[in-house]
Amino acid sequence: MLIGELSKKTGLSKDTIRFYEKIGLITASERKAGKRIYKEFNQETIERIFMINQGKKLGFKLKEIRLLLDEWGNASMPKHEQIKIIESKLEEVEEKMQQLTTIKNYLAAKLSKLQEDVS
Amino acid sequence: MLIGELSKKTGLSKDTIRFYEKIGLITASERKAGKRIYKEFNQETIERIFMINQGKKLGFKLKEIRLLLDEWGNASMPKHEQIKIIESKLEEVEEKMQQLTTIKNYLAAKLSKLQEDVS
DNA sequence: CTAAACTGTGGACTATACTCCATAGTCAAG
DNA sequence: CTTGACTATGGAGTATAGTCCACAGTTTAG
Repeated sequence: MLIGELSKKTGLSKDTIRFYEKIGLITASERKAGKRIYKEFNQETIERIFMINQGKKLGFKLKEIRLLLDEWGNASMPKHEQIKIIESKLEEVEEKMQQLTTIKNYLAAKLSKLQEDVS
Repeated sequence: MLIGELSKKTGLSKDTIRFYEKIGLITASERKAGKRIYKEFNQETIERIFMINQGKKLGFKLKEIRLLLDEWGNASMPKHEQIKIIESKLEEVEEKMQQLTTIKNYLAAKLSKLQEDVS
């Protein structure tokens, strides 16, 4: 698919998609169009962009997300290296969840106190 | 305490502290020092900076963090307003946790597959 | 065939969150 | 009483993550 279609399907602007391609976060093949070249995106890119958005919402930087996504699918890296990286990412994720739990409890306590006051 | 002490206690650079004060994320009282004025920070600011860092790690913007922190302590706002805000923040937090769970499962699956391959 | 809707490139511009620097006043130890 | 470590201010510079725009070639519907 061309950029417009990808844009509609993912909700990203064309500029953002071009930016992501420029920094190597997503890839595209090329299709000749006269003197010019149009970029062809595939289905997996939609999936990838979905994961990028997840990562972004959680405060990962684009570089970190690229690393993460590339490591996951990188068969050339020795398996024990991959295991190490994924283990450390898991720890990171668990830490984030811990922090969220703290905040959640804080908010929930505040909320129930307020609700008591009101009723 | 003055900025140097706060800096050491929180790990933030003096510049960052000044920046946070400038945008109203933290506050300071003022102490005369000849023709100049030195900023005095208190103990609660350390606690506040700790919370700011938590928020940052989770991908909240400084403006969002400021809103969050100010809403929590804002007694002048009607209680039902406070309840609404906290409820929506709670939903946000729960959504983030959901996303983290997805990522965690993904990573864990990848990991166990890799570990099987190796053993 | 041509106009509308698409495509790409390059570059300027924006917001966020700092970081660095020069300049200058303040304070405390020796 | 001076020197070194502190303080503040203003402004420039950096990295990240886009956004906007002008210009120009391409495709497609009427």
